[in-house]
Formats: sequence, structure tokens, C-alpha cells
Amino acid sequence: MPATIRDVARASGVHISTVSRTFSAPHLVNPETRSRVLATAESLGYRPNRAARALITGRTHNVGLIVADIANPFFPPLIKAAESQARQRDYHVFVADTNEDATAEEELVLAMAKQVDGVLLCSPRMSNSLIEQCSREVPLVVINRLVTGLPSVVMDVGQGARDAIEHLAGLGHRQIALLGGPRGSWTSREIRRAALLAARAAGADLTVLGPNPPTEDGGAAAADQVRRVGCTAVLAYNDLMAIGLLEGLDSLGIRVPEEISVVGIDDISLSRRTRPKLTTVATPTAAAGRAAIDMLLQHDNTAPSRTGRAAPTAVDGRRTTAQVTLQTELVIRDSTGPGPHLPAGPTYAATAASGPVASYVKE
Amino acid sequence: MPATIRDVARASGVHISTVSRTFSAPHLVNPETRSRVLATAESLGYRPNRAARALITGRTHNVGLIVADIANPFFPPLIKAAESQARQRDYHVFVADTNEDATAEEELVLAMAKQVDGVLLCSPRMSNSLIEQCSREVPLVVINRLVTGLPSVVMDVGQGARDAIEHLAGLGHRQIALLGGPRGSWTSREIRRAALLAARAAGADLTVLGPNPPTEDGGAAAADQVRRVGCTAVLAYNDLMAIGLLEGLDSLGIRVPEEISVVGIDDISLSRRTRPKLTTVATPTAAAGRAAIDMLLQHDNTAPSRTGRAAPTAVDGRRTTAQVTLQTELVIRDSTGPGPHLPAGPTYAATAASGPVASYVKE
DNA sequence: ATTGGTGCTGCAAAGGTTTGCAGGAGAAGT
DNA sequence: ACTTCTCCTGCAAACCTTTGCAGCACCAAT
Repeated sequence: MPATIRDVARASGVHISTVSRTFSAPHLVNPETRSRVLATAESLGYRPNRAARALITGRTHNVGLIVADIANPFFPPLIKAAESQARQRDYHVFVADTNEDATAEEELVLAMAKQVDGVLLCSPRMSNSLIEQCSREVPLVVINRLVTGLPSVVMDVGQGARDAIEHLAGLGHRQIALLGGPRGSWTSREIRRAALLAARAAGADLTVLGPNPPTEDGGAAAADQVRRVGCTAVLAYNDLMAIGLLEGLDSLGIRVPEEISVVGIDDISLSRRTRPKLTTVATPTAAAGRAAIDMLLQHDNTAPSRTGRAAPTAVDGRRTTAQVTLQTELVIRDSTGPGPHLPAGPTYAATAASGPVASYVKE
Repeated sequence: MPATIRDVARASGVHISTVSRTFSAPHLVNPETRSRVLATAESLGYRPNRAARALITGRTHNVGLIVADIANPFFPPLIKAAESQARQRDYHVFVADTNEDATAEEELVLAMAKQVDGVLLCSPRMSNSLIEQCSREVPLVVINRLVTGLPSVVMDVGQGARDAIEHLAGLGHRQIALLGGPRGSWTSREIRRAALLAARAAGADLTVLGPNPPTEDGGAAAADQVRRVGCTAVLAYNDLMAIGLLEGLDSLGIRVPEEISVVGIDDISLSRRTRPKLTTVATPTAAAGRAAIDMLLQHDNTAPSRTGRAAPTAVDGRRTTAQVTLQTELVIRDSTGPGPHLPAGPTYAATAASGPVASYVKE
């Protein structure tokens, strides 16, 4: 029922190859013929069959994007950015959700492998060796994790954690807790590593709590634990947990930031709307989405391969395995305040930034 | 490089059709042969090429899902439900985001048409005739809109709006404002229709404000307008706007629910965490996602078509155009309270429900 | 011995598109 | 008049899989 290239050819009195070229290599066909073909194609409602095209070119013009949890507000900006960047290059994005389940990740990659030209693997929880194995089935770009030999884009959460700890130490906090993220998270390990180092350098104690589910409930559930460790400041794995913690502390009757300071990571839009507004480390998620798409599609000029069967289902053969690190930025709002060891003098007073403009403060 | 059915056939000494059947019709091949084929396939790392399969069967085993805005927390539960329902039937979901842009919708449907077996069109903003036109390119199920002749699943927001208005009227409110949704939204029109009727029946005045963008900012921006119309209660198009309104009113120094009562629609998870907790109309979004997938795939037993070229790219030829309406439920929390016309006596006192359990109150 | 089944496998066409190669027409250069 | 070149178009193979049909071997029943 749907019109094919053959119908268009018949109706406009040319060979099918001419029709094909009209769409995929317009400069090779006589302008006159071309417009005639285009007209009949239009009138027949012809649309190229991507499956057939994929079969012979080996390019589907789709890319997969696998995230842990669509409902986590961290991801939508990244997804949107990736989508729009892909759309500019005439690619489509196939979003899938693993529900924070490590085993679902491999399944999903494998299932997608043959119907996409590459996969963006976001915050994977599976092992490095498994990721590497997946990368043999389909070109992969990893986001939020560094895997040697694979192209990846990460945020510099290490720097972010350092900034956060220094900010807290500068405010006079000496007992700090770190609310760890989910098991298997590279980001979580990275934060932990950097935070421990920064705390030692600043002469503060850092107690690591976790692993925890990276959700509001996870943060709320940790409130009691936070109270028991007797800290005066907390750095959370992400904003969602920080916000949950804010609520948990509130229902325990603990005031923020007067009694306990809280810092999140990510700067999701919600963190501007909590009360108190959340001090957090902004991560450039949209930029990450764009960068990942660019890396995946870097060698794709949509130039026709010499022979159709070269590089099947692969955008690029010998890919450069670049690793991009994006800068983070500490945004100081109202959830952090002076701690018990704040030296006298105005030097160390935090100037709370208001509005969406990021402000960076070093002690 | 990747192994094909032919490689497996050669390596295991059978014809390619036997390999094919091993995967797509196992009961037709000798168990002994089958296991041998499976073994060699495994060792070669063979994975069926979905593009080739799609080409001949006309089934891609993909479905598209088009939403207005992934970042809107209304959608993720729907997306997740659709995904998991689809996965059970061995389908994949292709999520795309229109950024609330009506013209992007058609583009997206058309672009998807050939690479999916059907599309779930969620809260479309385009015209009915355009939708109908799209449905000629690819099987469509419309969510959150009633289009005659097309299968659709909607929430009974009319009943929800009625319940909300009756709730407010029962609390003694006589001046009510309706914060309308975006232009082109069927849901918005439906709410408006039902709310006007219910308000008249209850002897209350209803002022309609809008259209507004269905976001927190949209709600916040309307706060001033709400104040000027002099109402004592507001029903918002969705929770996001209601929450924005809560903030807007707060920064105007107007207390909720003491001075103005606010009701949302959707019951997104965030609405349980605002202060005051939001009274809202719960819409069964997950059920809607599941139902839509079921409708799209209803006649798909994955039974092989007699001839491969039957029903190309279409799950079903003569589809029953069922229209499903899902029930909504008023959830009373803390953002609604007594209005100026509350009669004496305990009869009309609202008993605020707490926790996630929905409670339904008729005046 | 013939017939009729049953259970399995091979054959080959088909699906829609791309693309290297060859060929034709006309123009231009010698 | 011959070659050479440029532009365009047609030819046909190839991509990988599914599936109706036919054929084979074997067994049971007549």
C-alpha cells in the first residue's frame, strides 16, 4: 500500500536508481528530471523506507540513549540536548530506561545494537568489562563514567566535590558527612575520592554514608543516620538526595542551614525552588548530551561509503577514543551557613548568590 | 564483520532457512539440529538483523512515543509504563520530545513512520485533521485527546474538574478561577467545559484565565492575575502550574489555603512534597501508557502473516477504534480550606487525607 | 507393494534501497 | 571526422532475512 521507489519510478518514467539518487545524491541528476521525480513522489506520498536503506548502507540514522531513570530530573535536560543535537544531523534518538537495574543495561544495549548506529550509555552501573564487551557489538559513548579505551564524557565532579568541601570547611565545618550514591556509580566513587582528599587537606573529618538509592526517598531515609554521626554539614551524591535530606531533617526538627548545612550536586531546576534554596554543584548536563552526540557522530559526514557493505552498523571504524571532561561550578544558595569553627572577621562570610547565575566562591 | 544467518548456516552445515527457523519458528526444526545451530550461533556471536527482518515482515518491533516535554514530570511515569508494557511484548519504545512545539509533532510522526509499527501520540497540540492525516502514514494511538475515528485513551479530567469544583464549592468558595492550559490542548478544553458546568450547578462564579504555558513558571506568572480577579480558590490545568502558583502567591504574601485555595491536576509525585501539600486530581498516567500500548498492539500475536508483504509497517489492518476513558480521583491534601461561604456545622468540614492513598470527598 | 502421513530441510523469491559500472547523448577540442 | 570529456541515466547485484512450496526419508497402515 505505501508507495515505494518503484512506484515513483514507474509514474515518472525513469529508472528506480534515478529516483533513489534524487533523494540520496541530488547533484547527480538533471534538475529537470529531479523536480519531476520530486513532484510525483510528493503526489504519491512517497517516503523512503529507512529499514531498506539501513539494510544496504549499514546506517540506521538512529542512536540509542540509555539512562538509569527518566523520572530523575537530572536526565531530561541531557536527553533534550542530545535529541536536538542529533536531529540537526538527521539522526533520531531512541531513549530507554533501565530502572536503575544493572542487568537491564546490557540487555538493552544488545537489543538496540542492530537498529542504531551507536549508543550513548549514561551513568552505567555495570562492570567495565561488560561495557567493553557491549562496545564490540555497537559503537558506544559513555557518559558519566571513564572507561579506558572508550570515548566518554564526564563532568568534573571531583573538582565539584573539592569545591563543596572547601566551601564548607571555609564556613567553619569540621565534621562533614558524605551521602554516597548507588553502588556501581563511577561518579559516586569519584566524589568520594575527591571529597576525602579535600577534607583531609582542610583538616576536616569526613564520614561516608551509603550506598544509597539516588532518590529523594534515599535522602530522606538517611536523615536519621546523618543526625547520629554528629556532623554539621553534608555533601550529597545528587540534588535529589539532598532535597530528600532537607525534608528528612525538617521532619526531625533540625534546621538548615543553622544546625546542619547541606550541599547537593547537579543543580537540577528543582534545587532553586526548595526552602532553603539548595547550595549545589552545577553539572553541565546539556553540554554533556551534545558532546556525546558529537563524539558518536564525529566521523559521519553522511558520505556514502565506497562499497555499501563497508562499516555495517558502525559510524566509524577506527574511532578516536577521546575523553571529554566538562567543568562544574559551585552555586552557593541558602542551604549552607557558618559552622562551629568559623573564624572571626568578615573574610569567610559566604555571600549567598541569588538567581540562576552561578557564582563561585573560594575560601 | 558481524555474523549473519549465512555464516551460521555454513558453520553448522545447514541451509540458511533452517537457521532462520531456529529463531523464528523453533517448533519446525529438529531439536537436535536446533541445538547445534544455537550453539554455533552463540559461538559466532550472531544476532538477527532487525532491519532485514523488518524489511520482509513489515514489522519493526518498535513503537514511537511522542510527548510534549520529557522534563514535565507528568510524562515519565507514562513513558516508563509504556516501555515496560512494550518490552513484555518484545517491542521497543522510541521516545521523542516536541518541546511543546505543535509543528514538530507532525515532523516527528512522519520521520518515525517507517521505522516503527505504530506511534503513541501524547497530548498532541496539532489540529484534528493533521492528526488524521498522520494516521494514514502509521497506526496511531492518541493519548489525552479524543479524536473521532482514532483509537485513543484519555483520563476523565471532566469528572476530575467537576469533583474539584464541587469540593471547593462545598468548602464555601463562590469565586473560583480556572488557570487554563496551553492552546490546542484537548484536556484543557475539557477541563474548562466541565468546570464551567459544575460551577454553574454549584452556584459559583468561574473566571477562566489563560492560555498559559503548562509549567511552573506559567503558574507563578499567573499569581498576580489570580489576585486581581479576587477569587478565593483556583483550579489549575496541572500540578506544575499549581505548584508555580503556590510559589507565586507565597512571594505575594498570600497564604494558602487560608486566603486562597489551590487545586491541581495530575498528582505528580512532587505535589506530595510542596508546602502546603497540594490537593489535586490524580490521573492514572501509568495505566494510560499501558492501555495505549495494548491498543496499539492488540492484534499482534506476532503470528506470521501468510505472505510477508501483507500489512506492511502496520500492526493491524482493520483496527477497532476503541476509545478508553480512565477514571480520575480527587486527592484532598492541605492546599484547600474553608472559603467565605462555608455554612456552619461540621458537615462540610474537609477531612484532609494524608499519605498517598487517594480519598474522594463529595460535599 | 502401494499409499498416505509426518517431520524435517532445502530452494528460491521477495522485500526497498543503494551504488559501481557501463552506456548513451551531446559538446568540445584537435 | 575522430577522440575525449561531461552529464546523465539505466542495469543489476547486493544487503539479510522470512516463508510458501516442494522434496526427501522414514514409518505405519492397507
